[in-house]
Amino acid sequence: MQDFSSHMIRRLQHIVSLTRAELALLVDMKRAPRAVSAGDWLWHEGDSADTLLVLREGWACSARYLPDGSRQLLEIFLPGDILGFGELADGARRNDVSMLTDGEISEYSYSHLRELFERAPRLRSALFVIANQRQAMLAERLVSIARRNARQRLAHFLCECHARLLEPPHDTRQGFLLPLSQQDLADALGMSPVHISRTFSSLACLGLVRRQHYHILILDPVRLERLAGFNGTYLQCDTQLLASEPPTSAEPG
Amino acid sequence: MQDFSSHMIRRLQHIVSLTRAELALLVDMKRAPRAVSAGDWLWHEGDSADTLLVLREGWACSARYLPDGSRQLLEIFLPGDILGFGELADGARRNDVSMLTDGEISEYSYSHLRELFERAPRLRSALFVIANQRQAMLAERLVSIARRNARQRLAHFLCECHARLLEPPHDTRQGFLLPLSQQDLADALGMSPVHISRTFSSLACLGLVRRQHYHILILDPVRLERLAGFNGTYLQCDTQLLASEPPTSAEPG
DNA sequence: CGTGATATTGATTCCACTCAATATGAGTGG
DNA sequence: CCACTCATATTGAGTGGAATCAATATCACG
Repeated sequence: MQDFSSHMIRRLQHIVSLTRAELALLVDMKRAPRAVSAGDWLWHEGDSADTLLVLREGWACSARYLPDGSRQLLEIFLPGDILGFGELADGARRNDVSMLTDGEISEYSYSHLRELFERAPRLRSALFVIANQRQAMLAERLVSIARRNARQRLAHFLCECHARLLEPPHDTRQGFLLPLSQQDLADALGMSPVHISRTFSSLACLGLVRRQHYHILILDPVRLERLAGFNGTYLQCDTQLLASEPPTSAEPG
Repeated sequence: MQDFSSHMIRRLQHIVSLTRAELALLVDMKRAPRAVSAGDWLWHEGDSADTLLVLREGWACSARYLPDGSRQLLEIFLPGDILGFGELADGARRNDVSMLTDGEISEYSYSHLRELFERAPRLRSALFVIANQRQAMLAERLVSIARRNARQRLAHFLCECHARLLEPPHDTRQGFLLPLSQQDLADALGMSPVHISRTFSSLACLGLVRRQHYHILILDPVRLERLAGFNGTYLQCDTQLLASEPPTSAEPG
């Protein structure tokens, strides 16, 4: 167990507080992890989809490429994230997904997953919750790009990454590694790379953030969040209902 | 049946080709429709959620409000759309939702819905498919706002609305009613209202679109789509896998 | 016919983009 | 260990697309 995608287990645990039996089922599904390198494609738009994928280590991202050659990063995936279950119903990958860093992944076939749902319906609910969290993150980035200026936008993104990286109870680290080049950040935030550079300087001048290479240090979380208009509730999954239900319940996820 | 949310039934039908038995279950769930007026709130962020809602007639939208008073429209809902099932798991509404026009809605309690899923699992799958379609639309708007200029952005939005309004087989109408003020459009597309006006003129000059008040006429669909970089595949739900499965299958949605 | 919301048009401003030049750093091979 | 190269980042100068401000114009409605 310790060795098996501990990130993911911890995440699911946090959502539905799995029973021993359910955890055992998950462990049964253990697959040989595969090592991947920065820049590797996990899949392309239109590829046929019959597996779910767990990102054990490393960062990944989904992206859309436009006719003019530019690209837009849609989702950023962190260690422990589960990828490619949205395609469960229609069987075709919807976006290109590639690794931002070296990493390690495990794959699970949809057919195994369906079996698993039969025996542990609350896992299905957990996936549904995760899907909604993703939708919320996407919506929040939409708001950021549509309505916030460059400084707020970058600040908001940093707040989000920071919040996602912290392990829920009592984790107050203010520094973290953000393995995105300024080009990547530009593609994620709908800005130009040079303006990312200037905006970082500007945040540094305000004494909010320090950065060297890929290392970020949040100097003043409170002021940064206020500047960004960041409210992290969309990242939490309040699963009051879900947790209080009997294991036999049937949510649509 | 004819009288009961025919829009919605047609939509679900298209996704999972319901059996007579499943249709019968849906009809059992029929609820008294409620009339609503333009501007009415369907719910607010944080409201407790225990019902799913079907928009029988009229348009609605979800929105985020920012501290500076501006707002961002997130999703546009059309007649037949199903609202508020993402909150099934955590029990709290995630966004404000209000009516753009007068309309008519029906509500269904989550508990009834769960029963229904027990008896007709493919309905659960259908909801999952719809949720993914929504995610795809949101992603597409993100791309639009982040990467396309004002003209492409508006053009893309018009293409999307047009495509969503057409009934799948052999519907080639080129005119439709778009009941959004220029302020609404601005809030949806991340622009200012005056620039919406100018951009409409610009599209008209190019001979792509004609418009009076809320009436849109697509003069040259092909050139408009090319200008916008519009590719409507994200609106379709290819349900090859889903349709070919036995009714007892168990997708996570 | 007057009133208020909505839309158009013009003038001006500004934020972020582009282009271009330089700097920094990591990796490679001599 | 140094010189070279390539990718990435910084900084400056100039441009431009869309925002803002402001002044009509149009329309729906009582």
